[in-house]
Amino acid sequence: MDNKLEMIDFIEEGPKWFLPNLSVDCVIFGFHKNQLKVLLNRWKKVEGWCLPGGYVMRDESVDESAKRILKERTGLSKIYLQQFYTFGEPDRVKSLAMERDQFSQIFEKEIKPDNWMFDRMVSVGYFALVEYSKVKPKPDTLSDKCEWCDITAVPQLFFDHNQILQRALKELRFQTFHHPIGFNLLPEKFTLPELLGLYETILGRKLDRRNFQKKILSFNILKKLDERRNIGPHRAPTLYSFDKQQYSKAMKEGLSFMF
Amino acid sequence: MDNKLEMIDFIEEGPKWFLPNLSVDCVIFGFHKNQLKVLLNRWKKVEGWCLPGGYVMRDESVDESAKRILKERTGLSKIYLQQFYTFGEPDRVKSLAMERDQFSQIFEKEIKPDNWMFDRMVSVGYFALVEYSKVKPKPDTLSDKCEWCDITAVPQLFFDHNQILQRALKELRFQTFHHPIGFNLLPEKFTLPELLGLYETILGRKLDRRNFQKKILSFNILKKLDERRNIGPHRAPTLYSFDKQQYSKAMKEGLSFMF
DNA sequence: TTTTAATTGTGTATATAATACATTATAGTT
DNA sequence: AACTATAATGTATTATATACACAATTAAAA
Repeated sequence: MDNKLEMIDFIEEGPKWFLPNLSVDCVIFGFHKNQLKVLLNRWKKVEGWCLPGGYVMRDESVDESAKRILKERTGLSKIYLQQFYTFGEPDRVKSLAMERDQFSQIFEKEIKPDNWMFDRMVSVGYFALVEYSKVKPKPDTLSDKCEWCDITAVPQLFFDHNQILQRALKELRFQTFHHPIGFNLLPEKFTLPELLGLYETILGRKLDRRNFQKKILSFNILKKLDERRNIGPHRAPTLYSFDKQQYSKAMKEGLSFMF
Repeated sequence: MDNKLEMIDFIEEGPKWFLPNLSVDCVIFGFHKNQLKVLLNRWKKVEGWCLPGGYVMRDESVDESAKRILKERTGLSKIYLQQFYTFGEPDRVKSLAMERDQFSQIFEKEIKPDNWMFDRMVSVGYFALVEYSKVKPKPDTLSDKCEWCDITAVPQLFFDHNQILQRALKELRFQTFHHPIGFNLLPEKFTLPELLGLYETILGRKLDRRNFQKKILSFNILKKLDERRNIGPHRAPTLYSFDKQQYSKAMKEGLSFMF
């Protein structure tokens, strides 16, 4: 879909390559300056925001579609990715039909009302946890922007994407209780106060700094480094990284995480 | 699909009414004689077992499809039903293609290899918890049997249905830790030893009878009745039922259940 | 009628984990 | 060297989980 010709093929013959009526939407979380972020796409012309998504190719698994979409938007592979829910209300893309004219604008070609793109879509939702600094957001061919958006300042999105986001957020919070997945949002080296901030942001409440430290260290999934981070006129916090071995062990066992 | 004519229409024109490439599979759990059960369908002629499933009608939500399938197999509505995973491997119904001849047998009509039924299927998995005694299993038009099967004696199933079942079981166990969903498997009146047996079966390990009782009662979701169950030459256990109000409150809050 | 065996119902003592809060250590500034 | 802000560690208290003991109850057997 890199040139216009391929785009026209896509419009006319999409279901030849993709499964019709099925899509994948990705909620890509990042963490920066103590704020939780989501990656959003902005469509050309109509200038509306939505979650990165796409179709499932006929020879790839739904998981692989999500990975592909994620790679296209972020440039990253091998990241924490998890299916969380499938959205199957028949009217969930009602607004898509309403935007039909605008679609024709975006594609610079008239798209007939009975085109497969305006048919009903069931969408499989995935959420991903990525290291903010490693991501170079890339818009897709239909979008002019792909940007991080603070979770507290998400605008109205197309279709049911606000609901999908809310559900992903709920899932993220829930899983944070049981698995140490939050680490995927941090860089390789981080301080305990930073980790605390992450957990407080995800869970939406304050935690006791001292008890947090005690507990997180008791899981033995952190390696204390011989480095510190200078953060101003006071004691410099120690840097930590995972013990990947212990970490994956903890993931499997799902230690009695957490608060 | 009650007569042959409609079945032929179904074969030739299925996607007119259903979404192609998408199906729903239901793992219906029951509990009887201290054993966890699943409801299985047996196909005519080929005599192989599989999970009850079906297609998604164009005007119904995926949730509604699951409800409809459940109602058709069990006669029940208003039961505990939950989507748990979507299975999207491209080869997950490979064996279906292999059974093509047998399919033609079942339908008593030749089905061409390029028929939509042999195309790739992405399936949304649901699990349901039902009261065993209330269910009158009904086979569908393709099946000659619909029966309860002990979870420890499940035969090899068609497609990836064994995997789907395993995943549902895992999900049931996990959720049992956090929500009192297990009650949906019991009749309206039950004894604490029966409830204990249910939890032990689901979790796959022994629990301390006395501590279990203390904890379960501490949640205040049970009503002690003025009745007992006679079960032999020893003390008769008291019957309990839910406090539905407290129960639904507990479900929302997801009290720090459990073991 | 008494005994017996099996199972329910309740209690308590101990171990483990969660929480609250106090104190000391340290980097940089004044 | 004193000051300030935050990191790091420790302890006392409370709550929860676990282990285990014993009395109560039922119906069948003696």
